[in-house]
Amino acid sequence: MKNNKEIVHCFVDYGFKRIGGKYKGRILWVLKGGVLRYGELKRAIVGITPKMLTQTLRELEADELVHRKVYLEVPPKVEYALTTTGKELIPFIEQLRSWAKNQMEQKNIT
Amino acid sequence: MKNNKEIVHCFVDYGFKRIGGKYKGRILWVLKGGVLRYGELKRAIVGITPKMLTQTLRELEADELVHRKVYLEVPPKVEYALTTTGKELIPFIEQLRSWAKNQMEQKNIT
DNA sequence: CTGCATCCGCAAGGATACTG
DNA sequence: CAGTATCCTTGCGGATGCAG
Repeated sequence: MKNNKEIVHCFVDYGFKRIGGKYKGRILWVLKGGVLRYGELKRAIVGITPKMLTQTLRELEADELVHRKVYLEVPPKVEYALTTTGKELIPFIEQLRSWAKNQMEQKNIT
Repeated sequence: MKNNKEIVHCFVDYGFKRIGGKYKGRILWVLKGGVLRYGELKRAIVGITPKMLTQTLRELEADELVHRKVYLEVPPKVEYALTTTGKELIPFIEQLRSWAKNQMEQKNIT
């Protein structure tokens, strides 16, 4: 358990801290499609390293945005899914995505 | 002009990059109330240093989310305001803020 | 398959002093 | 008032290897 020395200045600050970081948004976004296994997530989030994937998932889990379900099998199997709280964030991300889409098209970015 | 080596993996990625960073969200949020001068912003964003304020404002300006208006007077006067594009993000931040508010109240965070 | 351990570089951010 | 300039610290994130 690391020290939670986070200083939140306002609600907006708190909110951004939950979905900030390099991959949190993308992970939540792909999980919107339903339950995914670790390997599936890794393939979905292009460019992420196992370390960052695990680390980010743990943070999301600590914030209760995703749920982690472990199957005691061989080979191991772990599934990740959005929690109720996590699902509440999807509409926002969708909105941001739509905004970004427009911006990129206007600026002719591939 | 710094090198734009940003690699965007998807729309969500792009969107988060516009509003990521430590202060972008908070600055956009306080600017929602209307035009503000540099010093007013500095007082509104508790804890920010002049360096970070200027730097972040420049980035928001480059992304055309805020507009910078300079008055050639003595003493100097500079006003910052949301652009049309910037205003489009406000609903998103507003919802995120509301979500964060609920979360914090549930978890009894001061 | 699903991770954890370790080392490391770099860029984001902070502190302080100074300027037109 | 509205920034610059400079230096310094932190920790995010990358790379690689190992483990149950």
